[in-house]
Amino acid sequence: MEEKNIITGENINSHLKDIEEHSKIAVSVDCVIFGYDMEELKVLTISCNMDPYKGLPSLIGDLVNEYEDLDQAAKRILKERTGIDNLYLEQIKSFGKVDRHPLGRVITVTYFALVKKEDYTSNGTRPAVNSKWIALSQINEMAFDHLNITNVALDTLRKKLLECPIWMKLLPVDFSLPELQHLFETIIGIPLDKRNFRKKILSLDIIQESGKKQKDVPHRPANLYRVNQKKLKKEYSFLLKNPFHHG
Amino acid sequence: MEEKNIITGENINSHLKDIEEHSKIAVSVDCVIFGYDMEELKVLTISCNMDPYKGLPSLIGDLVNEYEDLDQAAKRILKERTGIDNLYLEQIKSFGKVDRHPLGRVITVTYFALVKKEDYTSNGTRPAVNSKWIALSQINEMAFDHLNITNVALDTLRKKLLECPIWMKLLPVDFSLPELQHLFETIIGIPLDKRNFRKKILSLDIIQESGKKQKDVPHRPANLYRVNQKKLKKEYSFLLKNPFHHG
DNA sequence: TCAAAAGTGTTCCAGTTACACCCATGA
DNA sequence: TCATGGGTGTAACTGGAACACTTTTGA
Repeated sequence: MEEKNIITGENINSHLKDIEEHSKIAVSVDCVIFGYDMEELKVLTISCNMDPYKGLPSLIGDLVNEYEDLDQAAKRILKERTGIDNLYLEQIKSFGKVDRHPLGRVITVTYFALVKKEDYTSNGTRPAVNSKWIALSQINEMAFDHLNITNVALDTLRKKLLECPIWMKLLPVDFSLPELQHLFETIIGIPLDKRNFRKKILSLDIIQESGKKQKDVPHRPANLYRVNQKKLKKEYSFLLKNPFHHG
Repeated sequence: MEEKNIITGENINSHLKDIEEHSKIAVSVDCVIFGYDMEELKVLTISCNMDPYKGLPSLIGDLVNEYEDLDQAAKRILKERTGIDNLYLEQIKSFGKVDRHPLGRVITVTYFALVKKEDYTSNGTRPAVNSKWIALSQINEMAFDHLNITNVALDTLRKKLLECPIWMKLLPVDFSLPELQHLFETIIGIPLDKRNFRKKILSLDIIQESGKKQKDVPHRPANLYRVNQKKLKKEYSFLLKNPFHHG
C-alpha cells in the first residue's frame, strides 16, 4: 500500500474506509489536574485497579467517544471527575508507545488543567470516590506512563507560568503577594527575591488591591489582591474565556 | 458506564477490551515539513485527491499502524515521502474535531519537520510523485484542517527559532551570516539589525568560519560558516541526535 | 515587648537597541 | 569605476539582580 501511494501520489487517507473497520487503536484523554493549597502543588489522581499497576496512582482519563472532539472529551472528563467546568485546560501532547497500556494499543492525548482548590472542594459529591490529591513531591511512581506524562505537564506548567499569568487559575479570588510568590517558588523550584518579585508582578498591571487584609495570622496581615479583569491585556484575553485557550 | 466508574472509582480504561474491538476512531500522523531555499520558507505538500478538497494542497501523512510508536510513524512517513531519515522532527499537538475528515473519525497527531533542501533534492527518486514545495506566502487554502495545522506549526517554528538554534536544520552545511539573517527575517517576519544580529549569533559560540567564501556573486563574497558540533552546548545536545529531540 | 512575616527603593550590571561608514568583488 | 551587498564598533537604554531595614499584627 505504501508503494502504491508513493507511485500514484494519492492521499493515503483515502484508504481510510478499509482501515477504520478493523482499527485496533483506541484513543484516550488523560488529564494532569494541578491544584495548589497555599502549601504544595498537587495532582489529582485515582488509584489504578489494573495489573501490573494495581494500587499505583494514575491520572484521570477516559476513552474518547466517537462523536466528541478531543477538547470536549477533556472537558467532559474533568466535569465528571471534579464537578468543575470552569477551569483552565490546555492540550500538552500525545503519547503513543505501542506497549504503554497493558490491555491493548491506546494512544493518549494529554491535557493539563488548573483548578482552584476552593472550586473543587465546593463540589464534594461529584469527584470519583477514589480520587486523591497527591503532592508532586510525594510522587515517585505512577501507573502506565503517567509519571512521564506528569513530568511533561510540569515542565509545561513551569514554562507557561513565566510566559503568562496562568497562576490566577490556581489561586483564590483574593490572594496576597507572599502567597503568589510562594506559588512561584513551589512550582519553579527556586527562591525568589521578595522585592523584585513584587515589583515585577505589580508592573504587569493586572492585579489590584481588594481592600481586604489577611485575618487571624500571628503577624502583620498581608494585603489581599485580585485580578483586574479589565486590565488583562489583549494577549492574555484567553485567560478570561473558559475553559480553552488558543496559543 | 460513566456513572459506574464515578461510583466505584475504578479505571475507566479497564473497559478497554470491550471497546477496542469496535473502535471507530482512526489515528493518523500529519507532518508539516518545512524547507528553506535561501529565499522563502516552504512546506512540502501533495495534491489532495478526495472530495470536497480535490486539488487542494494537503500535508503529508498516513494512518498509524497498530505496531508502531507515534514517533516511529512520523519517521516512517518522512522516510517514505522525502527519502530522508536524518532530519529534525518534533510533535506539535493533536487535532480531533469530529468532522475534520470527510471519510470518518480521524484524530491526527501532527509533527513539524525541518529539512535541508540539499538533502531533499539529492533523493529525487523517493518523494511522492505529486509532492510539491509551496511557499508559505502562497498558501491560502488547504485540504481538511491542514491550513490550521500549518499555522500552528509555523507558530511553533517561530517560537523555537528564538529559543534554540534549530535554524541549523534548515541551512546547508556552509552558510553565510546574511543568509542566516534572511532566514530569521523570513520566518519571524520582521527585519533585524545586521550588526546586532551578527553579534548575537557569534556570541552563541556555536558556529565557526569554514574558511570558504561565497562564489559567483556580483558583490563582495560573504564568509561561510558552519556549525561547530563540539561547542553545541549541553542544552542544545538534542540537535546533534537524530531525528528526535526531547524538551 | 517580642516573634513573625509584610512591606518598601536604590544601585549595579548585562544584554539589547540604535546607528553610519568602509570593503571586496563582478560587471 | 561603479553598483551591490558584506563587514565592523560604540554609546545609550532597559530590564533583571542584589541587597537591609521598618511596619504591623497576635501572643
